[in-house]
Amino acid sequence: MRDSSSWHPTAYRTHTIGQVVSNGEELEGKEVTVAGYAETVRGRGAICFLMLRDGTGQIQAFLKRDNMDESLFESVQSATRETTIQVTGKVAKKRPPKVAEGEPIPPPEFEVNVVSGAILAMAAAPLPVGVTDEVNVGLDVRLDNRHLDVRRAHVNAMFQLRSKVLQYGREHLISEGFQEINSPKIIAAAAEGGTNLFPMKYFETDAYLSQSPQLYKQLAVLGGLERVFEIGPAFRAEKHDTYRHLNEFVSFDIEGAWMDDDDVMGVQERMIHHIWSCVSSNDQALIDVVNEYRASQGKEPVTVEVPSMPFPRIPYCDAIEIVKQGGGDIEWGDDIESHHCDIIAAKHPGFHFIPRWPMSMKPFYIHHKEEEKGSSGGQLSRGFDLNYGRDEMTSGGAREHRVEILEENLRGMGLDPADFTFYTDGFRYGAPPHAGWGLGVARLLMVLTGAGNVREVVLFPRDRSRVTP
RNA sequence: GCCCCGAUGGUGUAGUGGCCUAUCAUGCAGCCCUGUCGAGGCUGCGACCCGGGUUCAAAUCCCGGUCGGGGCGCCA
Repeated sequence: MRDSSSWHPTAYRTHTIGQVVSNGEELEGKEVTVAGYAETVRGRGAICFLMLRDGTGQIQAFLKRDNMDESLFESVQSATRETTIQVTGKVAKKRPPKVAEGEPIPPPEFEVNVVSGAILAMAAAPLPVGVTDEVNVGLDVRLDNRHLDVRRAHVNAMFQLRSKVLQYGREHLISEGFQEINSPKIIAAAAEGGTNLFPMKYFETDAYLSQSPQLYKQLAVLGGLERVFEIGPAFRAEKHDTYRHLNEFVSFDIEGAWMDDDDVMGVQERMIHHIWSCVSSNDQALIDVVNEYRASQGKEPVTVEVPSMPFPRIPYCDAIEIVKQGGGDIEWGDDIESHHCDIIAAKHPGFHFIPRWPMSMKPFYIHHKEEEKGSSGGQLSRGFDLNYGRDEMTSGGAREHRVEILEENLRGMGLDPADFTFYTDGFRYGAPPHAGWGLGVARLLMVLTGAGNVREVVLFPRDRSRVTP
């Protein structure tokens, strides 16, 4: 549950439930008003126990028929699960539970002895997805009812972790001098080729949803912003249907001037190291909630092991050798596919970079050095990936800053430089060498939370067959 | 786009031709008990994806459809 110790009172409550739970000793005997979802309502006679939950904790409210308005007592007693209820009453110690002989007596807990309150919104019954039920629910049904699904403790914890990951990532980049930007998501042309874009109508002209902030973050750097980052959506009209792909996803992008691929790999490993360190020291409680659920499903717990730096660098040529030695069918110039990644991951568990891909496999804006050739003689690039296990987290690289080579690359990939003047013009008046990367936020969270599907860690995922809710 | 698999109460499931008037859990409704606390006890409610076919007989077999899952491809 979230730490709400510094939250202010609101129109609907004097305290969060978390505040009452953690300051019970101080608040004992004082009147508080709390509000939350009814998790269980027990008791049909003269007394009634209401378990209330808000985003910060759970507390029992104790109701005695004689202590309040009859109609309030009746309505709370007949409230359905997940109904939102506000109650006012004095904080009191709960009667201690009966414990077996020899068992330790648990620390005192507190409850609210209700004298007044109100039903805020009645929940329909039955719930399409039980919030506290132990039955498994399929992902599709959960996503159809995400608003209820997120009330479940472990799902809630995963989204809190998501927020933390973004916060720590931001913190780290800002500490290294990066500034946050926002690039347009409505673009005029198929910016890079390679992937299918979603077309849209922009008044009277055709436009597309952006597949990546790539070219715009480069323009920001060329414009003198030096070090920039953006956390924003990217859209790809690919008909993939896997645990790791979505048609709308949040990309964590950076771009820095006077840097090359090695420099930005350093930024990335320091950032991931910072994120893991912070989660490890601040947010173990959230991981515990996830693990409690995993245990109920018979799954291994996830552990937050802070990766040591530097992360291994396995150049493309070496990676090909590792796959070959591991029995994989692959040649220099082939893409390293998921099943090849399994072979590499067996040797390098955890995060690892794969730098120096063949230039022929990289987009036109990736930099190359003419003298750097691969084991088979082909031209190498300064593009890299960051992998974890079988999954690609990041793609990045040093960017080509020589405009004549950019135009040559465009022509070489069957693209017309005339379509890219909005971009190439940025390089005509002096361009700093620069580098950057784009990281899939949901994929990183899969590693952290042990989620087996990116949809788990995306609130309202958009895939091939889902545009609602 | 390719390959494989699946669809049973609100949810998750058992069920491979007649023993199904369909199992269990959870849920929901009601009753009893109760300062309960993973509350407990009792009673009840609620389902075989759609269309066609085979058969004396179909939840079960076959065909088509729809929806979903897994793997792969595609994908900065």
